[in-house]
Amino acid sequence: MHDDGYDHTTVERRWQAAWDDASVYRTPDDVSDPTYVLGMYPYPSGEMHMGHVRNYTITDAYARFRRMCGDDVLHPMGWDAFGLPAENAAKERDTNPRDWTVDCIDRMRDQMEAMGFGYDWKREVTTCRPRYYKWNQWLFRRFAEADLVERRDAEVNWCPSCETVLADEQVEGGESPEGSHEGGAVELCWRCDTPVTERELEQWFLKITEYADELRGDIDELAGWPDSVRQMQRNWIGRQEGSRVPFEVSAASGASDGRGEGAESREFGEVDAFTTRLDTIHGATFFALAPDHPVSERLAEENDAVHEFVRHEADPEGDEPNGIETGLTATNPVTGEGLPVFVADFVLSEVGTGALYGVPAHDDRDHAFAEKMGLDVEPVVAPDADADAPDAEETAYTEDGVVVNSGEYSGLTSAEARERLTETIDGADVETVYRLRDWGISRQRYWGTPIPVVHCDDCGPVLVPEAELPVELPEFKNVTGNPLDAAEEWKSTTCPDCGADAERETDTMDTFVDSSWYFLRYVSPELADAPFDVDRANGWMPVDQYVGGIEHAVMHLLYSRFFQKVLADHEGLQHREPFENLLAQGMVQLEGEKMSKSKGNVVSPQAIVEEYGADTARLFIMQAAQPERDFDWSEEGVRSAYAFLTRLKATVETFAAGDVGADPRRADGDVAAGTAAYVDGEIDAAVAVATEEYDDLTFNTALREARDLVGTLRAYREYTAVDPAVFERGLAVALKLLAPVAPHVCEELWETLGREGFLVEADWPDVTADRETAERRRLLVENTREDVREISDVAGIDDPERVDVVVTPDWKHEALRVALESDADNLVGELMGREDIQRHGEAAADYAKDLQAEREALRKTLPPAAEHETLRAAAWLIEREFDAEVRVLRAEEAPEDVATTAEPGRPAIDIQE
RNA sequence: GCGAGGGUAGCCAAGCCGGGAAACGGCGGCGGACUCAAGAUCCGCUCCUGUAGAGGUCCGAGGGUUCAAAUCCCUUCCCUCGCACCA
Repeated sequence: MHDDGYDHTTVERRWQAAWDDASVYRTPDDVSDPTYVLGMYPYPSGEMHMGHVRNYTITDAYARFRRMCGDDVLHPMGWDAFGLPAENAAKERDTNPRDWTVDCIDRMRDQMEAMGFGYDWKREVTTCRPRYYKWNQWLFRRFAEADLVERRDAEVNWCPSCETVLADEQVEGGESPEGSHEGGAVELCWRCDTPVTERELEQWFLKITEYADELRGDIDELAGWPDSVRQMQRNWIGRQEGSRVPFEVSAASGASDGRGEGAESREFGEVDAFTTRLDTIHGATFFALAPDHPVSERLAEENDAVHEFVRHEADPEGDEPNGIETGLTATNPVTGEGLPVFVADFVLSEVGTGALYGVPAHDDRDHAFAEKMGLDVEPVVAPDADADAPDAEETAYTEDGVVVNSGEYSGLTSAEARERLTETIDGADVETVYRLRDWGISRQRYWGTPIPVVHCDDCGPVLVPEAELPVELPEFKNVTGNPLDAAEEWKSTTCPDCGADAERETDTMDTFVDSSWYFLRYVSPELADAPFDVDRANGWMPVDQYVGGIEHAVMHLLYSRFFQKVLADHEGLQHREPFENLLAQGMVQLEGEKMSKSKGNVVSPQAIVEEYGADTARLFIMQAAQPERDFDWSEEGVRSAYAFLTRLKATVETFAAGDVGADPRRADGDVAAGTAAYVDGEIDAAVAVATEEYDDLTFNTALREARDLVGTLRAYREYTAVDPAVFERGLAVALKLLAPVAPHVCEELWETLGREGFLVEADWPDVTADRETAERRRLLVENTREDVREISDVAGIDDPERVDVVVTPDWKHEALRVALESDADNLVGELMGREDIQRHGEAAADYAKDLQAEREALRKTLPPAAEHETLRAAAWLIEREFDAEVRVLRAEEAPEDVATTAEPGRPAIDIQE
């Protein structure tokens, strides 16, 4: 416990146990459509860090808020429990990944419970348990049945010394020597520093590209997602609309430069190029192939120079466009012209078709290449119909325009030309290409879901039958390479099809497979015959509010969307998007820097909880900034939050002990009643504002409101003997507004107040106030107080005897109302035409002129009665501050010369020394 | 280069969508109350000028729209993030 604080540890333990006993976070299976609030489940490292605390405080606070609002809430938690770190830890510690992971999970669950996160632990999901990963395997089968699984060669990082595949994260070094254009980066195995090589292995893929179009298109519908994430997904999917155009490639017409080795077949047939600028095809002056294009590879086999280039010179990472002429010719399908064919490293096999035609006049990169190779530049697009073809010798003209020097197409706009050319060219067609690749899920690791496949010499790869799932992991063996490969007994099996001896697939699945559907498993975590209960999922999904780090903006969120769509198509899910609203929470930093172990600037949540308690940690984190913004951890801020909770506790306890703060001097009924009215209004205002802010997840502003309310209550009590009913209501409301964020201490104080039942299950206070009116009242009070201060300051009144606040006469309010509604040119005339105004003579004329002058800036104010009432109720604030008698007078009760300066929203003030 | 999000008083941070108050709140600093004192708590002040609520300047910079701009539009600079030899 902290000095000067409260015994947070006792309070927090006590209520955690009480809530647990009462199962307050349990979501029964029979609710129809709970509000589904979800934080991205963590990798169980064993230690919760501040990022977790922030993430899960956000979901917890929102879940608690919705629950108090009367919603059924689903707020589960689970563990992304497979993955490399466990395997490495097990190797280092000579244990096994399972025991290590289970231990970490237990530690982290304890830490979460200590934070007071309210989860339905009966729905806990742990991906490394067979009862979970069985469904990964089952889904793999279903994907295969839907023709969404493919096995093909893929390049992987390979360490020849460890004889294993390395994940990208396990490849280190990577610093390419400056100035080097060959060889690329030096990549080393993280374990043994052996240079990593690339190797082609047969890998399993999920065909996410089948859904590229829908994944891309539906981003527009994700209105509840941040733009940044949507944009990142768009970039990742990377749609390009263009045309595919076939070029005849051959070693025709003596174009060979003699480098060719032999005279074998020189026909390469049609090679498709992809372009988004078909309008520039008349300006094509070369044709280029990616180094790993099939044609390039064929050439490399027979041509030493090409071989040399492909194997050693090509540097796709470098800035320089490098290439080598092949001696081949590609025939421009429009002009019949022969173009020299290059193999060039700036052509990427994964973009388009891995082949392109170059138009130096209209593409910067082609221009650079042409310059280097001494190729022609032929401009064929002019900026507009009247312009000449641009001079593209120096720089390419890359805008659309009007096509020139293009035969029958000349004169068309770029867009028209593209359309016409696509129609006309034989074999050409519109095509949309995506950057998105199929998802390779094979991992040569132990600690993952075994891919449910058996390799049979006769039948090839065969899916393990559904009845034999799960394929469980064998005991862990601490070996070099993949432990599954070493598990001979496990590996050897029989073919499900023909019964012959066969071997199990030893690859496991990418852990992103696990996380692509875990949110569905929470719906029916125990279900034994399906991954999820479809009917219930249709009621409960989509996740209403998903919260997690921006680092998952692409992979996890994209894979999850993909799974959801596949399951919608094949398993009867109704919703095609899993996450309705997404919040990408910001980072908790220290002095502007990301907390990290290597920097040694990590603030441990456990230490904070110990010193200040979970409530303080949660309150500080939530009030520091909007949830999506980064913010700095601040010891000062933590102390301030702690001091606030301590004050709150003292305030409630004093009141509950029967001390209502009697001050005989001010206990007279009138002041007390007015003050109570003020406090009453502030309570309702706080509810109105905070509710709206909680709804918007802007906890920081909601909490400000709650803190202000507590401040008001304390000032009230300090000033006078409080109206117990009003004061208690204020405390109860403050506790409710704070309960989602600081649940333990609020629950404790709820009990101190003698309330029945749990605060966690209490009803959220009704919104009775109109926020706009409440804010207008606050403005009036604040402005009036400021005016009093300013007058006494400027006039040098140190110790005022009496302050008169004179409320504006009704007729001025009426005049303002008329002015706001009037569209007459002569406002003065209109106002003075009204008898009830005009009879106030000169004062009326003056005010009318003022209104006319400021006409455009006039704003609605509180009605006269409300103004008077508000000021009377707030009079105590002035009295308290200036220690002077305060009278709130109606205009007719005050001297004429004072009252006349009053205006709606701005009472006259007279200070007597 | 393309895209997204930011730049608000000493610091952090509201306000910007739906234009109208030198611009909420917190921290730090200053003054005061309470106290023997410190801490805690409470009341103010914290852009400049001003002996009755005023005037001036101000929200990265520069333009514009408007009776009126931190807020809308354009240009520009800086920061953060994502994508990028993408055909």
